[in-house]
Amino acid sequence: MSKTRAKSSDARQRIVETAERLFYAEGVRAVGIDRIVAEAEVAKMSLYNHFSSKDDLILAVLQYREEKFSALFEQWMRRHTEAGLDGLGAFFAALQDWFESPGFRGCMFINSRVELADAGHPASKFSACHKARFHQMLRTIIQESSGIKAAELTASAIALLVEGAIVTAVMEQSSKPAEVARDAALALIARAKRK
Amino acid sequence: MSKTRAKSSDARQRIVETAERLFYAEGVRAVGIDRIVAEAEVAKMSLYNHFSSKDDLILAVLQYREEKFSALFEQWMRRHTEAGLDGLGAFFAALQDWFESPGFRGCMFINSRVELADAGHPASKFSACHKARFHQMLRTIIQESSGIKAAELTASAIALLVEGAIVTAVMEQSSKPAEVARDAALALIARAKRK
DNA sequence: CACAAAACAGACAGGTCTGTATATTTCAGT
DNA sequence: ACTGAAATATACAGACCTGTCTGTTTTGTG
Repeated sequence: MSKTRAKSSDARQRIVETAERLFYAEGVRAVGIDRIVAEAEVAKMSLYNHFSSKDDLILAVLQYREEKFSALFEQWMRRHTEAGLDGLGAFFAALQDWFESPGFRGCMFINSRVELADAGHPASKFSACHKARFHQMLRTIIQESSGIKAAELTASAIALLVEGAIVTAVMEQSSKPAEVARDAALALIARAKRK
Repeated sequence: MSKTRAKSSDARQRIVETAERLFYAEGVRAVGIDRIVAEAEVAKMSLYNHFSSKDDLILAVLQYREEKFSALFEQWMRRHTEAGLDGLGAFFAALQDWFESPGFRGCMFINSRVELADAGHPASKFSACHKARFHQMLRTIIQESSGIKAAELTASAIALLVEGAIVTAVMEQSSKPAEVARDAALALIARAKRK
């Protein structure tokens, strides 16, 4: 039953990748199905065979984005770690890499959440979960990097710095917020340590 | 020549207020002209007599929003100042009031910037300017409240905390980020003072 | 009252949107 | 070579979008 797979979903993958590119660059509402179909060079029916609706595709794109982005971010971080930076230093250096990457337009999960408006939309719920996972990762880095045990409050504050840096980087079209956030984060950790 | 004014622009005001409400609640792309016209109870031609296009209306709405929101925020702050809080304390208390206000859906300027995608759109440029003005106001509060002269870097960091709190309040549907941001801001100021 | 500016009502054009229907072609495994 | 699933091309329905056009009615002012 599961034999007839073959190359299968070659089209599906092209759809997801194309949609991710267009959705990120122009927004989920601004990009229509026809455009995705044309640029992915697939038939419209292939899209609707794999996804029940555009909303369903948006969700699939965000899931794909989370995997792809996590891998990319870890790769950036690893490079800085190998260059001698500690965990948190590598994190903020990677953040700056992201801000300076071509076509940077902020966080796709925030953007989708804003565009969809509806908090109950599956993509909105997934975005909220992604943020929780992202903050968990950040907290782990802070703990390992600073040695602080009860770093929860400090980690929450640093998470705000990071989210603010992302948004401000978009508004000001600058990567400077990454440095400002890093310095403030170090100050907060130094203060937490003294206690 | 300027006599024939009368009540005039009674319709214009209704259009702007209705558009602001709908744009904020559902997004500038999600709300169509027909909807605004219907809910404002004006003729479509009245809208196009006052505004050359939807983009033009969006810009006018953001200008109106800035005035209205500034007044509302100052009012919130004043109440907390009168209750004994200092400038920065009142600011963060007002921020929390905002997060808890019915229909809160984040910062309209960020949201519009995200939805429009185009950094060159007049509304995007205006939003960037609004942020600059907002941060200037925040810096003044910090300087007066802390007595720090060269508070630029600290103010930038606190601005990131505030922007992050706004976004996170939307994502988590919670007003807690206001408190986290306030505590971190106080820590950053305390550190700046020690230097 | 008379006049002119404004707001009104509503149809319309031309485009885009999501999603469906139909019929043909490719292709892997038996 | 046969079969069946997948991908294809294309037309279509019905809704919505922005913006225009044409008149009619209201309204304030001389």
